[in-house]
Parts: sequence; structure tokens; C-alpha cells
Amino acid sequence: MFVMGSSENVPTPPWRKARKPVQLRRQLSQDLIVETGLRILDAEGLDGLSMRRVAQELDTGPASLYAHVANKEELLELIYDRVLGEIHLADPDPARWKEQLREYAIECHRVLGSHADVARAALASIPIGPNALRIAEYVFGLLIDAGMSPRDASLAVDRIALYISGDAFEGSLHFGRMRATGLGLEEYFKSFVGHIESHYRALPPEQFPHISEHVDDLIAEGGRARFEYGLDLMIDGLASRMP
Amino acid sequence: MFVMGSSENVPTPPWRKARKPVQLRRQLSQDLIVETGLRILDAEGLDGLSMRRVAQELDTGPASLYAHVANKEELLELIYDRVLGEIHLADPDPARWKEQLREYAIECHRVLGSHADVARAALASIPIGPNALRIAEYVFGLLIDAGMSPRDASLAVDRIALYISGDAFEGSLHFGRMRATGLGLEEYFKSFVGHIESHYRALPPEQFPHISEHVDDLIAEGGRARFEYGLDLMIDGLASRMP
DNA sequence: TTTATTGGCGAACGGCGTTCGTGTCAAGTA
DNA sequence: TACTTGACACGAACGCCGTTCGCCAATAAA
Repeated sequence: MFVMGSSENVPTPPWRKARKPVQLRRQLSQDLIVETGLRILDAEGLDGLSMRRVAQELDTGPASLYAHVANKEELLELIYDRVLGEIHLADPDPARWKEQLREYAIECHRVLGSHADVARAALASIPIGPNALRIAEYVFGLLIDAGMSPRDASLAVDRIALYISGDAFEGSLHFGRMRATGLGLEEYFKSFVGHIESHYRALPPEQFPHISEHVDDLIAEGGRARFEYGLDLMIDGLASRMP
Repeated sequence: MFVMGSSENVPTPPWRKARKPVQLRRQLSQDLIVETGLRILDAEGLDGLSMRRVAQELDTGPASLYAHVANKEELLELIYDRVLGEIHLADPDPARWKEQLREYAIECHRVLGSHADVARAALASIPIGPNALRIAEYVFGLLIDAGMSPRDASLAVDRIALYISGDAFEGSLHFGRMRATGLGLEEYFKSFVGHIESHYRALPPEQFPHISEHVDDLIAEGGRARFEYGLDLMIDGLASRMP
């Protein structure tokens, strides 16, 4: 059958081209999927993040995602590394390694905490994504250049990262419960602490003498202070091992 | 109306009693459910533990469990506290608080690590179960009696527990992957470390100078050494805060 | 123009946690 | 002994989930 012309050889007039960047083909890509997944994660938590939910958000079926992402696990790790990209690192100054290590930890904790449930992936995945490597190189280099032995620096990076992720993960579990109960942050925290306090006060003092005596101290400090206290424990421990 | 006799007053003959503990009624109970759940958890991991699976093991339907357990979350917490019951604590001796704190941490880590995925519940739940309280009273009392301020002791108990749980949880995630791949413990560990090592060695040294130079140190230590290193960091940090 | 390749996607599979309504038995009451 | 009651057992179903299969359309290659 004879056809008048082919749009491939004959240059299409500008006014045709101008209105044709419409892609009939779906424009799915890994980046788009990861971005959408992160948005859902932030808005609805890990429980709300499902392959179906992501697909729905992109106006397609769940099967379509699997061309760009192996499975949900991989999607989560991709989201995780993207979140790590938000971490800002100061220029390393080995003379101030204690302060900089502390600042890094707090920054990392802040970023993980601001994206619900992402911390879980932090504990699960090996640090192999580009942003994880960037951060590892930074912290590791900082400690090495400060004079720490490679073995100590290696262990330190690993342990601090575990501590940060663990605390952030614990925080995200609370955040999830808060969301589930529908309470606001303050109300939730109050009811949570109140619950524990009354439970502790009801304990038989003979069996739990120390807890009973110091209930006030046990419920005194909130999340941020607890995190920094443990962090400083580790940093001081590290400092005492420096030559 | 006159009644011949009551089985409550007249002692039933031994041969009747001997053959009558047969319960026609299903003998479901919370204890039985928790025990069964723990058995499944150990055998098949957290992914294998479902309400349906527990019910199946007890030859019943999943709905039957909900008379004894509010939901899966609660079941997990009950299992968690039961596991904590396996932790053995030495008689407290405040003069040796450092050693005893260390021993407690290692014991706790061992127990959590020997029951796959239970560590997750450790991070999720507030320490309110009987065994959790028993342990909290022990550690808290040990530190108080060693002369630590109540505030420091409170924070210390919390932070050490987080560190233990976090490490155990991370370990359980690896264990789960090992189970999923079907590899043995040694093979898995070897392939895991090898994977990381080759990845690190392939990095451009200009961009990752410290990592590239110290690959051997980065992959040197295994799980147990890493755990104890971080633990000692915290304990030393605590010791430096003692009066 | 024909062919090969690739991504999109509807449908389905086998699982999940949880709820509803009904059945059934043991203990309490008369 | 007869009847009531209340607690528990549990089949069936609801609405989710992650993932796979197989077909289709559109593009790229020949």
C-alpha cells in the first residue's frame, strides 16, 4: 500500500513538533518510581507504601514497576540512598574531629528522622549506594586523618552508624504508632510517658526498689537528649582510644 | 431436689480421675499461642510467623487466636517478653559494675540473637513486660548502687538497651537473608564480605582515597568483635562520667 | 518493510491480618 | 434434672499485599 510520506524522513514543520512532545508511551523510570515512593513514604509511612500504591499514584498497574525495580526491597534501598543525599557534610577538619563527628551524627539522625521508616532500610542494607559511600568516605577519612588507626576508624564508622540508625528506627516506630492512633505529636508523647509513669508507680517497691524510687528520673529525658547522650558516650570512648 | 453426691465433696476414685483429663474443648490459651509462635519464629523467621501459621499449628482457624491475643503486634510483644525470660543475671555486685554491665549486655545480645527477629520487638515495645522489668531493675539498680546519678543511670540503661537491640536486629536481618538465599552461615558470610570487598576495590581511588587504601581493615572484623567494640565504647564513656 | 526487543499492563495466584456471625459446650441457676 | 447464659471456637469472608504470567503496542534495528 502506498503511503504519502514518512514523518521520519521529512522534517516535520515546527508547529507540528511544538505540540508533539506528548509521549503516548508511559514515561516510567526508576527515578520517577523512587521519587514517588519517597513521597508516599513521607505521607503515609512504611505501612502505606506498597507497590500497588506507587503504581496507583503513577496511574498504572503494579506490574509495570517491575521493569525498573527488582522488588520492594530494592525500591526501599533506592529510596534510602536518595534520602542520604540530603545529608550535608561540612568540609573535613581533622583537628576538630570530635565536633565534626558529632555534627555529622546529628545531621544524619535528623535526616533519617524526617523520613518515616527509612531508618529501617539503613539497618538492613549494606552501605553500597553512591550517597552511602560518599558519607562513609567522609567519616572514615575524617577519623583516619585525625590519627586514628584504620581498624579503630573502621569500627567507629560502623558502630556510630548503627547507633544512629537504631535510634532513628526506634523513633520511626513511635512515629508510626502516633500516626496509627491519630494523635498529634504532643498528645501522643504525653499519653505515652503518662502510661509508663503510672505503670512504674504501680510497681511493688519491694520487688522493684530502684525503679520505684527514681520514676521521675526514668521518664525525665526526651528523644533528642537521649540520642545525644549515647552519642557522646561513644565519642568520648573513641577519644580515650586516641594516641 | 435431692442429689446423690457431688464430685466436689466426694473424692473421685483414682481410676476415674486418671482417664478424664481429656479435654473435649479446645485447650487454647495465651501461653500455648505464645509458645507456638516462638517455635515458629525460631524455625521459620518473622516472615514465616503469621496468625494463620500459628492457628494451623494448633489445628484451628486464625479467628480462634483473637480471643487470647489482641493482634499480631501483641503476640510479638508477648513472645519478646518470654524470650527475655531466658536471660540469666548474675547477683549484682556494684563494685564490679563494669564487668557485670558488660556481661549482661553480652548475655542479652546472645539471647536476642538466638531467636530470629525477636530483636525487632525489642526496639518497638516499651519495657513493660515482667521480664523486661526484672532486667531493667537489675541494670538500673547495679548502676545506681555503683554510685551513678539516677539521671545517668536511667540514660545508660536506655542507651545500652538500644545498642544491644539495634545490633541484634541488624544481625537478624542478615540471618533472614541467609535463610532466604538458602546458604549456610559460613557461605553466606563469605559471599557477603566478598561482595563488599570487590565493590570497594572497584571504587575510583581519587574519589574514595581512604576507603580504597584500607579495604582490608574495613572488612576485617566480624559481628561479635564489632558488637563488643561498640559496647566497650559506651561503657568506657560511662566510666569517665563516674564521680 | 519486516523483525526483534522492550516496556506497559490487565489479570491472576497465593498469601496476609482481621472481623463477623454462628455454633457449641461448660458452668451456673432454679 | 432442665434450662439459661456466657465465653470461646471457628468457617467464611473482606480487603489488602508482593509478585508473575502472558499479551499488546510501540520503538529500534535490519
